[in-house]
Amino acid sequence: MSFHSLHIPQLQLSLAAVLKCGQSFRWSIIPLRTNDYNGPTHEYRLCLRDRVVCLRQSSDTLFYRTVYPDPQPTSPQLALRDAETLAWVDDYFQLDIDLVKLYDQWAIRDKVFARFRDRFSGIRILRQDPWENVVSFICSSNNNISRITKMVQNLCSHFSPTLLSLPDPANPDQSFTYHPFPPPSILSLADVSTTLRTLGFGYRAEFIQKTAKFLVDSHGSDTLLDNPCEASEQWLQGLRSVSTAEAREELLKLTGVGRKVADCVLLMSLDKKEVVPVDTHVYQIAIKHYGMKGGSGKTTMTPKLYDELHARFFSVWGEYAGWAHSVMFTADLKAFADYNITPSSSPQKKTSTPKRKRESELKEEGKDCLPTPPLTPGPGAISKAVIGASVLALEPETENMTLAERVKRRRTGKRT
DNA sequence: CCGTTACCCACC
DNA sequence: GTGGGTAACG
Repeated sequence: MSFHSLHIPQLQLSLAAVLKCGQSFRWSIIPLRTNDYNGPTHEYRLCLRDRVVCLRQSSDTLFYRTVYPDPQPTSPQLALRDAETLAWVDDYFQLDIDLVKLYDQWAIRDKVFARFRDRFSGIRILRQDPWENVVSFICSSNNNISRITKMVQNLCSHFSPTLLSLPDPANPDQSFTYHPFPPPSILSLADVSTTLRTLGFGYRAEFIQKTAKFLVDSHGSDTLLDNPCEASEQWLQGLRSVSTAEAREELLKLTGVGRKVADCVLLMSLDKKEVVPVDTHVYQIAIKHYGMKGGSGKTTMTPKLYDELHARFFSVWGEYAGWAHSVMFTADLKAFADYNITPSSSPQKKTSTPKRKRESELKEEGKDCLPTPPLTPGPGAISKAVIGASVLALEPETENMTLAERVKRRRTGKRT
């Protein structure tokens, strides 16, 4: 029932920043009542297929615990399942990537970036589930973070059974209900689009249902005994091991998935770390700071312009351009202080944030990034598992079993 | 290949 | 009217 702890500096991972900057829309962010100024101020929860993961963070420690649905695991099972959660945390937050080292590289190459590194540290790309990622970002078109969050929560609570309930840590009288993300077979059913319409999905309702049906029809919905993922979900995961161009081509076949949404998925769940999703907002950053010609008036995002912007950012940031982009993107996302994402059952705390109100953190100052520097060796030089190593070193003895498993998982993992 | 426009909804 | 976009048209 208690939390395990991992030694992870906030410079490597900032939960507060990462979990609400528009990558994942499903985390519950719950304020804690605390007097400890150095301790965690919030609890973050995510419902997985078979468990709920709860996280807290202090300046140098990540705390985690797992809650299981009712047939509680027996004591021997428990150690195993908790080890799975640790492996999941390691994978989801990509803790083998040394973010500080990446920041160093970007700051050397890009003076614009250098000005933000201190105020926006710990922002990294999550390694999300591809299916959830596709659906979430179909929802993102013409939309803002707070509404996307509500839509995704509604989707889960209406199409997925309750896995378990958990009390509010600050207010034990109240409790939250958790639902896993619904699989493709469920969302592929014909009447789903109608229901989604009622739930306020607008024209995205048909996109989601069609995409689910397309995936189920073309790649199946059966599950293997040792893998609860449906066949089409596994197929999506398989795109991790093909080229960026090939994976993108497949994603673009899905209704409601255009270039921008495809690139978000490539970056955030398919391991394509160099991909920079370009939206009108990123375009503005490019004009303001990276010497892109700003089409006077309204310029539409043509495929050609998209490619030019993508190339520009890649030339500035290199191999991990997509990761760097998320830092700059977050820096410019001022709607940052006042979101309160709560579980589906709780009343939405309505602290609407004027979305348009980007604090132009990114002030002018032209292009003081290096003039198209040659591609650096990049973070490839990063010593693998730097963070992971320290994590393991500080794990309690009882978790020693995990070491072998994690190492093995990393070796067999299909990250390119 | 490039440029328009409609589309759901929330916000200004 | 506008928009962290896409599909369908000319």
